[in-house]
Amino acid sequence: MYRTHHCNELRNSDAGETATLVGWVNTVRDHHGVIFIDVRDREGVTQCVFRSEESAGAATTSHGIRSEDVVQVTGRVDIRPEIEGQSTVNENIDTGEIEIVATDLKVLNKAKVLPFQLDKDLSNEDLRMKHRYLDLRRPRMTKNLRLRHIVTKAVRDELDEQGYLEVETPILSKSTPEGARDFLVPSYLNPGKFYALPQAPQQYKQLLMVAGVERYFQIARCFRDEDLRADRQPEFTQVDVEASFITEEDIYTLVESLLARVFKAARGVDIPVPFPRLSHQEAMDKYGSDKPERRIGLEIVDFSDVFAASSFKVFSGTIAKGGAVRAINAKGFASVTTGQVKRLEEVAREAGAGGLAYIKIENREWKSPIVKFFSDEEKAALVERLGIEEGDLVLFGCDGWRTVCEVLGRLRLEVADMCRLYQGREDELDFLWVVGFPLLDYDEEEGKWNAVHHPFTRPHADDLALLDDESRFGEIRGAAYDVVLNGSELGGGSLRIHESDLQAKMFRVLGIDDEEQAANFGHILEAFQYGAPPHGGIALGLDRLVMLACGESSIREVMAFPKNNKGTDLMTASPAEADFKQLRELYLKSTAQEKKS
RNA sequence: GGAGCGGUAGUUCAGUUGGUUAGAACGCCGGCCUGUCACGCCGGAGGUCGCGGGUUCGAGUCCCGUCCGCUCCGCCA
Repeated sequence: MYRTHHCNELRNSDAGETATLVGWVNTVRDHHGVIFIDVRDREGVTQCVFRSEESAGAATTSHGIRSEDVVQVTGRVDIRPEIEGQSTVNENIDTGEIEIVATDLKVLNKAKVLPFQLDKDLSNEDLRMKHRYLDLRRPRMTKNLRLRHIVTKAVRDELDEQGYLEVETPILSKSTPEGARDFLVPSYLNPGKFYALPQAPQQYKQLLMVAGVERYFQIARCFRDEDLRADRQPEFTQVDVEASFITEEDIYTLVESLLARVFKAARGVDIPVPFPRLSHQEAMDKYGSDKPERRIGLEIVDFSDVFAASSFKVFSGTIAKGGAVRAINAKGFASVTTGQVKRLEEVAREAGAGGLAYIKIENREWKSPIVKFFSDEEKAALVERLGIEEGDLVLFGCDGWRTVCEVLGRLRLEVADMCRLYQGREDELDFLWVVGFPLLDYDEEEGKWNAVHHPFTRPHADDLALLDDESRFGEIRGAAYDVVLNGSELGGGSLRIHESDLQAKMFRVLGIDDEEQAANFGHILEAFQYGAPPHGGIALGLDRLVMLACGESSIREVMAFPKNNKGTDLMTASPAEADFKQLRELYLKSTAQEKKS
């Protein structure tokens, strides 16, 4: 037996007992004659004291003992003494009232000097990733891994209690013709052919509904060979859920209780349910985003009616062409610097704007090159709708509806950043549903309609007839919904098509002809002919969920072994060139196959 | 594919208008210390200033290129 207790277990009531601890040397404090060694395991830290008179068999000098050595300490549990009237209790650690008076010390394994200190912040990502196994020893990382476990367990418990069955679907699966780039895996047994790693278990889970599983979930690893971001990794985990005979309302309720349970378990907070709902239209109109960050205010206000006949031709001209003029009021931000204005203009241009019109309200004066074109009525409308006061900064968007939304949507986030509007609100949790997404989206470049969500999304029941009229495709709403937390998409789902003929019709709308349908989706179209139940579901990004629960700003901080910006693992140096023998074997097998045929 | 920020001791960072021998803290090594807990005190070692080129009497500092890390845009049905 290695140990009798872990390092966060012993308390006053254990005084007098003999205990053995194992762990890593956290710190050594050698006072010549009395030595303190803090032993750390994943649960915590316990102070072990070596006194010359009692610990002769253990250690009389700290020579040869170094931080991160793996040790086993045996001794008597003592309540910490008073020394010359001074308490020696350490209130910073849970075991601070006791100590082990050591009688035996075994070094189970030595440690070299670490490449970095575990008790200091480390910004060298390269070094962290090369020695991730050491990085993970740091308390912050240990806490994050534990919190991830707690979140995952809460998810499993909740779904289990609600009758959901955890089913595994294949990792070696088939390439999805649309969507993100797939990772390909060659098959030796099938020369010249490739598996693809799944981007999501979408088709499998729908087939499980046809199989009569009724309620399925999976903590599913998904893969996409695309560029990375702070919240995007080539492999990531989704809480994948699908159920038969279920309505949108059922799914909202399920996800709300799931998230409530997760945040109760992870952070001990009660989040208010049900979540508010916003239509996609409303989200775009007010926040310029389909994943609105609402904590910062700065709502977008429409002025298209006000400026329709304005003598400022840039505004009235755009409105005449069917565009929109909208604005946000950055309260108290007239103090914006030239550099910040430049930055805001850049953000606006990146989002598609031709430029950025703004008004500074300073010294009771409206400072802006465009104000001279405004009538008194137009100014009055601005004051009234935006609540303009001394010291404010008004930013305009003027373009087609979609561009205006996107421009102002980006600007409000940038302004919030500049004004530190998040400060003191980091702990607020603003959950909401965005519902009623459009089903289809016209791709100008390719000249065809694309699925906003995916081709299996069910059109809104009232809009089914519009599928026969291409001129109205853009009006069709999907029975789709996203759950959003603090401006970040936590997950999305939809009711699905379960009728073979409707699914085939949808494929045709998306420009997938009969031949391609048969080749890539034949199994699904056939399955739907054998009694497919109505069904729907959702997928939640587990990494993002854990990230937000941990208060981290990158999902890398909540994954044990993440990839870097370039998608490589610096520790194992993967991906790597394939061994020549492996490649040769695949090549020979596939050329042999070709010769036969 | 594009843009921005960064790269100086093992680590975190400082380094002035280009100017003597590139500094601090922590860590490391040696010594002292019987109640510390970020122990303390004394001493010491440790640098291809990411790499290559250029400008200059002289480059950590300026210019060009390149590599690496991070962030964002494109991309991610």
